Amino acid sequence: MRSHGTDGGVAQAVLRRFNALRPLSEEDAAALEHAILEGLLRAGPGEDLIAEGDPVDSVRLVLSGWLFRHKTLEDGRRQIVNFILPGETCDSHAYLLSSIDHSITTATPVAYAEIKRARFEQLMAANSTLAEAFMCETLLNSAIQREWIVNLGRRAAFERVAHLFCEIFERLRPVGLVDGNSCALPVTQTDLADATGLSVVHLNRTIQELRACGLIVLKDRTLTIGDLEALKNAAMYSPGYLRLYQAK
Amino acid sequence: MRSHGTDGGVAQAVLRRFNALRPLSEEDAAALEHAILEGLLRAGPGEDLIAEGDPVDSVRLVLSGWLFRHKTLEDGRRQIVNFILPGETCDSHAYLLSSIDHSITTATPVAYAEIKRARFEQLMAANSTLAEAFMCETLLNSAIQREWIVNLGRRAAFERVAHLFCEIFERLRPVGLVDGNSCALPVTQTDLADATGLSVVHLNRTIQELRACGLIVLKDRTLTIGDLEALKNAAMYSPGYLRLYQAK
DNA sequence: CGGCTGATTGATCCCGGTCAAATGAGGTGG
DNA sequence: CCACCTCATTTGACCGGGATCAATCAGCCG
Repeated sequence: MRSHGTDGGVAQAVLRRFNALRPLSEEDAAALEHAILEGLLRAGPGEDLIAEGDPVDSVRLVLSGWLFRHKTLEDGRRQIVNFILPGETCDSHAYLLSSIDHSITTATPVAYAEIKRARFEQLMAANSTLAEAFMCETLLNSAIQREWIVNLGRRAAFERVAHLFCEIFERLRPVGLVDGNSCALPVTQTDLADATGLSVVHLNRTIQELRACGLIVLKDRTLTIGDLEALKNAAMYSPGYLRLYQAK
Repeated sequence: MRSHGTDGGVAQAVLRRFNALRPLSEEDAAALEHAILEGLLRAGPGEDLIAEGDPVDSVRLVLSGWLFRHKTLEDGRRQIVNFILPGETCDSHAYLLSSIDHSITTATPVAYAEIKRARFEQLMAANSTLAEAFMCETLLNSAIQREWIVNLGRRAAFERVAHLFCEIFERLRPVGLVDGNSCALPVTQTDLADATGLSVVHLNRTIQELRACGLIVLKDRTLTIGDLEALKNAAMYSPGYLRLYQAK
């Protein structure tokens, strides 16, 4: 098992992320990793892990790959409500509700760990640091959603797309998935449009505008941000909402 | 103390709401009410209970009155990110993060109870039903935020405002604040505009359109919905997201 | 009565949607 | 290896929903 090395093995992204939320002791990390290794699973791209209205009876941790939460109106209009990136959690605690209000679909091949409700509750009861970390995960997700509301409600297309890119970059950084000034962006422009509330056509034009301004390079599913500060300025990005755990 | 009657006294709205989230035993309700009565406070309209970046060290329960969560961009554009209605909670668990990512401001005079972190944690540890109910409160808030993302990203102005009114109505109902087909709507059109991502001018015109269609009456801070089903149809309202607790 | 805040109306403009088609880039089977 | 299909990206033309700017009107309060 590679996990005995220093890199955290398959659970690396999750461990890094949780460590950022709450410093984990050796035992905390071991307990988490153990639970993860019990429930390893994989999914191909474009698979629904769960759909609106389904009951929830487990918690899933994403080890690698991208997913997104989305809701669709009767007439087919779709809104992506968040991306789920490596190290992040699908619906911690969500089993407390009778069913889920949105669907979760993979954008890429995904490796994840499924922890059944009973096992999860046992883990939380036995390890309060992990319990707090999962709670922070939920709260941070909520903070991100609030920022998306601001993004959709009050930012123009150019700022909006710029903001999304800043956020993704900053969310990938702590799990070690930023390489210099580049990161993966393994989703289609249709997905980006549905995440930013724009039409595909206008999203495409906005991206070209960002390119023309020299703010980004987007090619082969890789996003390169030459000057992150400049992009953040263009986006009216205020960093607070993702750094909620850092000062504590 | 009126709370010994059947109406729940000042804590009535909170008790009703929590009972809807998780059926509370006599002891659960008594414990909650006791904690509430220890920390009764009041605020006038237009007061900030907490501002973006502030540390959080308590949980607040709204006994009466309306508040809203909001974020403001550098250049003054403001987005209301959610309303907080009687019976609801400001930031349960939020003390786990180092600071808050948004501001909370009263729209009306508000009566609320402040429970300090230590007291709150003690209450949670001693009463698992209440702990679950608070967790549900957080999850439900998150579900509402997701629906707002859909609202802002994919619904046109008319649907968007209609949807907000449906949601408010359905959120006020379980706490007993709906009277026939009317409820209070004690916020300005500027606030509604900032909640729906519209300009005040266009929000005003949209409301007039809703009036012209006979879908709503809005007068003297009172919203009357003649035909809720019709309004929901106009809004493409899908009820799932607020009913997450009912089937369980 | 004057000042203030909130609701309403009018006129004009433009951001971003829609429709339609072209171009590219894999992927697959013959 | 090429014809063909599919899916993603890109471009062009046009239109309309909603923003913006600027008044006006209506309560309310001191």
